[in-house]
Amino acid sequence: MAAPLAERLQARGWRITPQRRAVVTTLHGEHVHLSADQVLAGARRVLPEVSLATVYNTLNELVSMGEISEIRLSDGTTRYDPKIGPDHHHLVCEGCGLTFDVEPRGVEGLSLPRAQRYGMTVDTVEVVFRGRCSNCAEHG
Amino acid sequence: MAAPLAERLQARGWRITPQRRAVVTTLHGEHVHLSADQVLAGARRVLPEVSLATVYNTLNELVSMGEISEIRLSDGTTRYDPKIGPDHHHLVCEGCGLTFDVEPRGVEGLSLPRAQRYGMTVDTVEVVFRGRCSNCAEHG
DNA sequence: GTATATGCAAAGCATTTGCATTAAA
DNA sequence: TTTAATGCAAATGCTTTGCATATAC
Repeated sequence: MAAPLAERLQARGWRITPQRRAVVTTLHGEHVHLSADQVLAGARRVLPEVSLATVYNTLNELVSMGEISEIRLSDGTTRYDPKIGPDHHHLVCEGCGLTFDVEPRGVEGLSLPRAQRYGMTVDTVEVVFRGRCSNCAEHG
Repeated sequence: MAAPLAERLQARGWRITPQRRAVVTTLHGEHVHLSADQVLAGARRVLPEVSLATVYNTLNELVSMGEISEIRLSDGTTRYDPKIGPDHHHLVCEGCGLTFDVEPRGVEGLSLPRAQRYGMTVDTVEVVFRGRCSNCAEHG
């Protein structure tokens, strides 16, 4: 965690550019769940000429390198979530998509018996709590 | 569960049409997770002139009536899942989207402490296991 | 110098919508 | 008869891609 992400990826053969650095900087921090547009906006604060295509390319690369994860909301859009700290799960507002990282009680107790694996390998478990934030609960 | 879905919904004021009946028939059964296109195909087996727009309209209505649920796959597409039997969760193949209903061990033990609710109401918990089916594990 | 990333604009897809037509009640 | 559902085709919105240019190494 000491070395910045960009540099760690450079060591893996990633060519580091101002655009990529801007994207990575924007994603920095915990409890950050940004849409591609929000990443674009953040990156442009640092580097006004970044393009949306580059943002998408970079996000997809980070995902396939396993450095960030995607969350698909029920409205069909995607949020990008840096993998920082311990494994975490999500609490999502059905109204506006606001998303929090959570560490629910009892996740350790979750398992999928072999009889229910249908011959599949199981790589990840994801728990999503859905509800409404205080703002959406009042209006709408 | 005795009365067919279409008739139950009729009692709720739903106007029942051949198209809606075709959609509902297609969705019938357990462990069914169909894409909108697959629902269209199934519905057309019974009623060749159903349109995709009507299929989407109907699926959305069923979702807001709480009769089926949506699963968003990581490729951005949606599967529709009739709510039959006990609450269930999902096992999804990251390769091809194949989806199974599962009842994991330990779900009852899951909870989200108030300190982690950020003032939100919590309505549902969803557990998704992700991995690869035997077919996708071999090829690709 | 060479391979790779960028940016633009165009293409792709899944999904939604407007509106005239048709049909359920 | 009235109100709601259908179907088409056009529109939408997110995301991806092709290709010429620019740039990290």
